[in-house]
Parts: sequence; C-alpha cells; structure tokens
Amino acid sequence: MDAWLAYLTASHLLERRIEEQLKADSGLTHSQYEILTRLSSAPGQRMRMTELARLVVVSKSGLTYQVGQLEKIGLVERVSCPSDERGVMAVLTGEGLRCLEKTAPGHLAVVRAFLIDHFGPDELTSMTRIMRKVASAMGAAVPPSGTSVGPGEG
Amino acid sequence: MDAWLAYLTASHLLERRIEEQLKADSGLTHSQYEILTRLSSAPGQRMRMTELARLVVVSKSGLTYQVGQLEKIGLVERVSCPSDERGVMAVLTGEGLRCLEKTAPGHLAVVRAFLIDHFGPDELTSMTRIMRKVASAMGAAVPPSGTSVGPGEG
DNA sequence: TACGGTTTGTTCAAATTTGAACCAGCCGCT
DNA sequence: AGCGGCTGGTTCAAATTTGAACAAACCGTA
Repeated sequence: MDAWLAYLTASHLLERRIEEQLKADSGLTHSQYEILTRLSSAPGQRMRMTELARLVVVSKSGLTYQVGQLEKIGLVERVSCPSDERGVMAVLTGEGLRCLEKTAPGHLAVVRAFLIDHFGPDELTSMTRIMRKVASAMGAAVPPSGTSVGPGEG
Repeated sequence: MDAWLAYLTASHLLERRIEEQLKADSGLTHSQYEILTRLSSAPGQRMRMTELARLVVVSKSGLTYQVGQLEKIGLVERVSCPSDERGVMAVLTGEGLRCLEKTAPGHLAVVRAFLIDHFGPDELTSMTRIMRKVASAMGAAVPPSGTSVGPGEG
C-alpha cells in the first residue's frame, strides 16, 4: 500500500501548508475558506445550511460554528429561508466576496505549486475523473449503523 | 480548478469513511491507527517521538496527546531513550500489534474499495509517483514565518 | 570544565470538530 | 383540521489539535 501511504502523507502535508498560508494571508481557516468559496459560486451567493454542510463535508454543528465565526467578522450573513420557516440561508456579504477575491490568488498559488504542477496534463485529467468517481461513490451511500466495508449501494 | 475541488471533496469524504469504520471496528482514531502502523514497521517496533510526529504529520503536542491515549489503553508504551536522556521512544506493545493485525484488514478494505479500486494499474503507479513527489516537495522546506508560496529549498 | 545555542518532549490555554439531544416547522395520511 | 414521522439548525459536553512557553539535556567551542 505504497500508494496509500504516499497519498496520505502528501495530503496531510498539503493541508498543513494550505492552513498555514491561509491563516497568514487572511486569518481564515481552510474550512472557512471553503465555505466562502461554495457560497460565492452559489446562485445569489447564498445556500441552505444543510446543503452547504453536505458540499463542504462537515457536520451540521461544525457548520453552525463556522458560519457563526464568519458572521462575527462580517463575511457571511444569516437570513431565514422564505420557503421554509425553520430554514436558514448563509449569504456571502460584499465584504466576504472582497475577502475571497483578495485571498484566492495566494491560495490557488499554493495549491498549484504543491499539488497541481506535479501532474502532467493527461495525469491531471485522469486524477480529476478518478476523484470524481471516488467522491460520487461515497456521496450517496451512507449506511446508518455502519461497520460495513463494502459500498452500501454502489 | 475542477481537479482541486474533486480532490478535496473526495479526500474529505474518504477521511470521514475511514474514521467511521475505524471507530466502529476498533475504537481507534485515524491518527492513532497511523501511529500504530508507523511503529509496527519501525525497527524494534519503536520510534522517537519527534521522528514519529514528522512521519505521521502531526504536531509534537498532538503526538504527545495521542501516545498518551494509546498508552492508557495499553497499545503503546513509553520508554526513555538510551542514547539521549531527554528522548522518549514510543514502543508498540504486543497488544498493540494484535490490535493492529485485527484492525488492518477492515481498514485496508475501505481504502481499497473507496479509493484504490477506482484507479487503473497505470493510473495507480502514476498517482503514487506523483504523490511521492508532492510529499517530498513539502517534507523538507518549512519556512518559519511563511506566507511564502514557492518551495524553500526544493 | 563551563557556556550559548539547539533540540526534545510536555504542559497549557484556546480553537475547532463531532455526535447526541433537542425544539420547531414541514409533509403525508386520515 | 389533526396526528405521526422526518428534516433543519442549534446547543451542549467531550475529544482532538495546535502553537507558545517551558525545563531538561545535548553539542560545539573556548
């Protein structure tokens, strides 16, 4: 399982680098940055909490916490959902957008320099295709009481 | 940056799956499992704390904490280093080894089912080679006060 | 041998993350 | 309309992680 070991080490190191750069450059956490990114590309720069949590791959409570932090510093706003009384939408503020625009270049530079640039063009498309498969294989099937090893419904 | 998004999502989901399976199957955290694994393949099933922290890619204090946990449940033991008075070696106990042997198959099954099996043979060797490159690009150079984007010393 | 600079591991406070418990609001069925 | 089950978000306690501060021990040099 050399592949797994290499992958694991690389991803840990990369995560550490990203966290470090993001913190130094903008004071944001990687989670927070991901939240802003997702919001920025959503219609109306807004999204329901649950949906956002699903996309960012974080627990509901984790998202509540981070959106709270982002709200505190004015990058995100909470508005109640018109179609669903209990629902909450996280909305990217103007300041949030500016922060993202200011931060993105440095972040992407790190991602490119340390990950993307190590792939050849063909390898990059392969990796993308495969990672999409990997993600979609897990996105749906989540067995409730799960020791299960095999995919729940493939 | 579709590649990055796919990679990021897949790796988060995979991590979640692994954590879930490991917890259900053995009560271990992924960090803890990684520690045991590294120890098991070290000469004498033992390793200096700092070296272990470097391999597992975790902070020194983080390792201290987790080794403490593992010691509490008897899977790891601390012995002072003969050659360096201040040094501490983490040693895998017999029980630790048995636990690892019991847990590994299920873990590897998850890793294979959700990640490895999505690669073709050539793609897997490519990925391994690339991830090794990625890791080694970051393994050494860690600029102290670092916004820096470029690798410090290659 | 004694000294200054490094390295080692731990302790500490603070931040983050998770799952369980919980309430409020939605939806299908009667 | 009223009931029962489900979903959406938050709150809570507990676990984990990190960086900074610290004490002990190492090393090269005088």
